[in-house]
Amino acid sequence: MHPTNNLRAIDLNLLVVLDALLHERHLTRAAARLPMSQPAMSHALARLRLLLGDPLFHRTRGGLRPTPHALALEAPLREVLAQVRRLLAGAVFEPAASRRVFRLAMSDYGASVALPPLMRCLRRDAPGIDLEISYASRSGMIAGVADGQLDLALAVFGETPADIRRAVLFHEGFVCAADAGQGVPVTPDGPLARPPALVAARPAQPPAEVDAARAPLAHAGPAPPRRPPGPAAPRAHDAPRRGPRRP
DNA sequence: CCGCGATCAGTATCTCGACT
DNA sequence: AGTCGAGATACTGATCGCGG
Repeated sequence: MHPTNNLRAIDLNLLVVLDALLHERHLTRAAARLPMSQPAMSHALARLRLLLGDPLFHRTRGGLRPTPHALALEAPLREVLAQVRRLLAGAVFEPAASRRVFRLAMSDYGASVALPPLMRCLRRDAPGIDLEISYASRSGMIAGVADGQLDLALAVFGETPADIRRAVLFHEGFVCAADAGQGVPVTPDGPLARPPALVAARPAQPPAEVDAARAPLAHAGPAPPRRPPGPAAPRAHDAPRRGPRRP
């Protein structure tokens, strides 16, 4: 019987190794990702080659180049590992008894809004659960959630991959403040609606949400009040509505 | 020449059968 | 059921050697 027909004879950790190699395209970085030593990763790759009967990767200057066979395995392997994670996470989860550590990524603003009510809930219903909060770019958050490094990311997201579950926590409002003595009309089509006013802190980056939302106003004058998409959006527990986002 | 994967040698851990 | 020992397996640090 070929080893792939006998799961008992297979070290299923090799699938995690293969996933890391496909993700990093670099043996040393894949080893650091798991974490394990570079020789151990090299041996694991050798066992994978033997098991699958394919070289899987070719050595190049910058790391490892996957073979067509390895590339063909990438998507189904990722789905299988995601199913295993869901299986293990959902099978016996009891908040009151759980001692899990959940890894969350969010901005400091997101933390200030979401964490206080979340911590109250955890203290009341899941006192054994710990949170690891980190900050990452939005692309880093999406990548972290996709590969299992993060359990949850909280941010303002545009498009996300189809295999990532998402939910709207709350909608945010903005307040425009101006010196009343200046006589500047604070309206959507007032001076603040037109360039050169720019909210983005880093103009080289994609436009900030405020700039993106103002863009139609700057060209077409006042717009009707924004409506949230779809059904009534859930709000984060007892999170208060906030003023303007700080830069 | 340099970066990085492969290999070597020694060691630790695991598995399994034999024995009490 | 528990213990022991041999063999298999996987780990590590050090080093080799290939590819660009």
